Amino acid sequence: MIKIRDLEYLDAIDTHRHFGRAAEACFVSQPTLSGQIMKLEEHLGLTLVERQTRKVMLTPAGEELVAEARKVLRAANNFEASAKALLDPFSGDLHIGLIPTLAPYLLPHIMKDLNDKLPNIKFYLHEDKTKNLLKSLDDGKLDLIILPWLEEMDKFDRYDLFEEPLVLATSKDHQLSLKEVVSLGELKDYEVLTLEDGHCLRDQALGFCFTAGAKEDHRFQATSLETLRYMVSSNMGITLLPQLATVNHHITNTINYIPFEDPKPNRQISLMLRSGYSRMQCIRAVVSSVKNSMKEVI
Amino acid sequence: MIKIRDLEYLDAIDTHRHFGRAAEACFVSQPTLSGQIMKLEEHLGLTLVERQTRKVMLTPAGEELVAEARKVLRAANNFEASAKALLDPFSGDLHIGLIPTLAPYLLPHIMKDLNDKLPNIKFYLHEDKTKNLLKSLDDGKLDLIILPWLEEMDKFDRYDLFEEPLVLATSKDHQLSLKEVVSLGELKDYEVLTLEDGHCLRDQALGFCFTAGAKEDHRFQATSLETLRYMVSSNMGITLLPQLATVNHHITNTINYIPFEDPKPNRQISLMLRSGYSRMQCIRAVVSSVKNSMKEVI
DNA sequence: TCTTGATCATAGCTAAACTCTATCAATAAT
DNA sequence: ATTATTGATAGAGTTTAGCTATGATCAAGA
Repeated sequence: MIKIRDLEYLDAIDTHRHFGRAAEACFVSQPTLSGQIMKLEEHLGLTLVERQTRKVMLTPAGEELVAEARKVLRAANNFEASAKALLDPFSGDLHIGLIPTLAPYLLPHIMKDLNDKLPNIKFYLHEDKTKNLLKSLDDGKLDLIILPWLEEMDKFDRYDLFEEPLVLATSKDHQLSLKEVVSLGELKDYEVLTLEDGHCLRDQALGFCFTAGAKEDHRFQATSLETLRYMVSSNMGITLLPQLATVNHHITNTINYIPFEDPKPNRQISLMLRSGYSRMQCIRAVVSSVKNSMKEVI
Repeated sequence: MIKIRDLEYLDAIDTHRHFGRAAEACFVSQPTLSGQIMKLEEHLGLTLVERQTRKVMLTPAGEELVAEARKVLRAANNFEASAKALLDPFSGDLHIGLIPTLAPYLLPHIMKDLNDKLPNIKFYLHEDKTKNLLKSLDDGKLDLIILPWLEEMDKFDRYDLFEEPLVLATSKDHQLSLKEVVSLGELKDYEVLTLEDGHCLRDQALGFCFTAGAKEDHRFQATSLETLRYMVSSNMGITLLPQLATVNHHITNTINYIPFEDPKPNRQISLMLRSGYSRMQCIRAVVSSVKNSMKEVI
């Protein structure tokens, strides 16, 4: 039977493409790792690693098997994590994924209480786009993700945290900037600045805009919310921003944030995890802490 | 780091609830298994096994961990199976799940060609109800399942094999028995014999009957298709049978099988597997063999 | 109550496997 | 041609899984 250690060696070889560094990463000597990899290859009857003098890489068979190997390693990590969680349900590591249009504005509100309520949990934060987060959650790199919920995520378990309204952002000089509130319908015939492709906020904002009869401003696409905000403050156009991104920011005096009338455009921020995830006690504590932190904010 | 062997021991302890027999199943001596389990418990800092003098069982922590352990073992098996498949894609074991209303009537048509085309594959056949098959497929006990496709299975990959019409089965003495073909509408106001709960054929047949205005005969529920057939032959009622179950059977002279006019009631027989399953070459060969075998039959 | 049998734990030993250090061989870079 | 890099090889040491033999415990039955 295969040994888990060998799979770690294979993983490391693929990661580092270098026997010496792979060995170092596994805290063993290079001959040890070389030997075990060779033994593994012999056991399987396959060549997994292509050794050129200055270049190491996996064969196609190796590529395929390292993917399987990582599944085993992940399952083994889950085993040990579950064991730890049984010793103390409120300890261990928690890898949290968040999208870029949420993370920097949400985290300041929730991390303090999380650290207070779960002092023995070590939180690792990963920022990425929705698609990648879902993939990472699915194959076990992440324990949970926090993002705007969409229909297609129904294969995962869902815990709603809060609803975040979108607000209209205009420069102080814009003709809409004097209004106290605005309705979606008033955006008709305006052009709206957007984020670049791949941000789910882009798709959601565009959805609301199209319904309202507004169009996308095709001249620019912003790479981040902060760029987008800067473009608005420079009077290059208007846009929809999530409300959390409008709290306590640093260019208040050149931008107006105008709330929408009902029905407000908003996004449902939810915590998603794999169904069958084992550390539910911990998750419940996270959900309750985040909800608690956010009810004062939004 | 955990060793796979230890997880096998834990699995065996849970399966056999007896150190001696578990050890035997793992082909090691009882002290070896005892020792390794103790070492595992010490490593994790948890008691996994409750040892009473005449009874061995897992603690709640053990129960939880053995579930995780089995995931690791399954991943490890997949690793080795993938490696084997790389050596020869058309060799190894293939665990196939089928439902009871299909297996005995389908297998005689497809197994010969499968064995001819894939002589180095060892086929294991598992007969169970749809719900259990899906569970087993999901957690890796089965490589593929063959069953009537239903909407809710869309999380798995699907390969359609053939459509199987349902036919009306009546005794020779029944008033419908003289017809060459029959329409669903003609079943209106008849009562139809059914299989017991849990068979998907029951739900499908009832669906067609209700649409047609027919009712369920509540006096009996058959435990198998053969019982059902026997009840029909004894003139206790009529029923819908899948067409494959009417080919070459042994009570022909007391039952009439009457095909339906279009639109025929039928079931879509499909092969389902986990998305991302690694042995696709082999699967494609299976699909092609089965389709080939069945195009002459149905 | 005593005996018996079943069952898991312990002790001590063996053999295999993993790992280490030291060194070699091959080759790319200068 | 020389040097540096890098993976493979050799040989020794240490760890550990595994075995057999035996002990300890306790339920069942006489």
